[in-house]
Amino acid sequence: MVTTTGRAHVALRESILRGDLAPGAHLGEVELAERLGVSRTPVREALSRLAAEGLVEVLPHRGARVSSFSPDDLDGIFDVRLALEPRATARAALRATAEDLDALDDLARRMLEIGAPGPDQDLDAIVPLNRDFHARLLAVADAPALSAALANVVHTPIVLRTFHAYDPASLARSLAHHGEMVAALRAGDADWASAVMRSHIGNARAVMVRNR
Amino acid sequence: MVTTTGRAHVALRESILRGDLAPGAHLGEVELAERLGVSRTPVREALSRLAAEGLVEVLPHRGARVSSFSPDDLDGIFDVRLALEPRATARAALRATAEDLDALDDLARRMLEIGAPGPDQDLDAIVPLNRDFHARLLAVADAPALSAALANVVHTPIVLRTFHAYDPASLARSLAHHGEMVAALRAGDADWASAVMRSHIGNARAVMVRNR
DNA sequence: GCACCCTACGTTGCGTACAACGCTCCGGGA
DNA sequence: TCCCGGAGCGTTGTACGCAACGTAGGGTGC
Repeated sequence: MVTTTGRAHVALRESILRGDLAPGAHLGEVELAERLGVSRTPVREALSRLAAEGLVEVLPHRGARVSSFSPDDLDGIFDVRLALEPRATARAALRATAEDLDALDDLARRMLEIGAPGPDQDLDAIVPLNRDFHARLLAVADAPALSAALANVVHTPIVLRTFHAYDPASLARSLAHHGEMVAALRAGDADWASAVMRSHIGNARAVMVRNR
Repeated sequence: MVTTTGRAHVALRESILRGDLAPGAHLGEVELAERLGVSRTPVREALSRLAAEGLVEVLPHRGARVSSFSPDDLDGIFDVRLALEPRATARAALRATAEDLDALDDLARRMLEIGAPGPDQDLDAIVPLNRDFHARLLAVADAPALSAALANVVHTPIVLRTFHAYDPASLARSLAHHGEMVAALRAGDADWASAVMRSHIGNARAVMVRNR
């Protein structure tokens, strides 16, 4: 049986990631409990976990609210990504199995399809695919400490809702990077792979910074 | 007023850091609650937070236990430190105030004193000083995301109880590094500072790996 | 003799009630 | 008119009780 706390946790996280709960919004325990149909106890536990992930901040006796990030915060997050993700990608290049490569290839291809300019473009649908891609890459790297360090900082939400912010050229670059990364992994070239990841993050940072 | 949960949190963390609660030890909620003189509720909250920090692991319906780390885990942790701490040190070199430098200098000097071979050597007393030194360095770097990423992974505990594992030469090097780091910061030389930090971590890694 | 099931116990998960804290609004004084 | 103090309200923090899950032990059937 999956615990009620666990369900509350993922439900709240999804709400935040989706943007239903805006940054800075106050999170009343009773309100959330009623909305989820549970008591306050699992809600408190879930908020606790989300606080650990950095998605919400709790102030003693004053409740919780969705975290918001200043431009400086964002810049710092990109610094951490830049320090860790290329390293993970390099490791992944040495460890990826054929199955891993196919899965990543599939994700990259689908993102390219639905991200292409035209009537079928669906920027929102890219979000989960992109998340899966980076998550899978981390899993392949098989570096738990590194994944943990990233997970607690690189709150996908911020990155996630910004595909709308990409101009066409940046978006095309970003989607192309995924494909190139798979190629580098397939070649087992750690240097190439990590360089592509650095480009990928640099491109994203430019988009984020420009928009603030 | 500081909350009961907060006190339970720090009390348990200290117990783990001090080694009173050995890695792998099962943590019963009622037992902890009785020992701390509180109810199970704040204990559960505290365990939740400790789990987020990576100090304990909770298994649904099966309770919590103190995390233990395999040699591979340790290696991964050093990888993360190597990716992040030199970067933080470089930033610190550009931002340290005279006050910061004096504080760090003082810490480095005291560690050197009590770490010197002889009757006054006190390896246990180095631990908190070392923790303060690295914490202060992170604070000076003023990179919240970077600090958060490290905090959630580099559970000082592991590093902390290992000064006894240092052979004399490695210990001397480690203590000298602190002083050299201060010198590099004072010179405002980011490259130098980060290089010393890389050496510092490499030295520590060698000690840890050799002892396993 | 071995494997499986079933029962009983101890634990954790959740709900609810009460206590304590913080905020807001109102009133009094300077 | 502005500032300070206090009471009321809504919130969060903690305790406790019950229910559900996991585990270990003994018993039964093959």
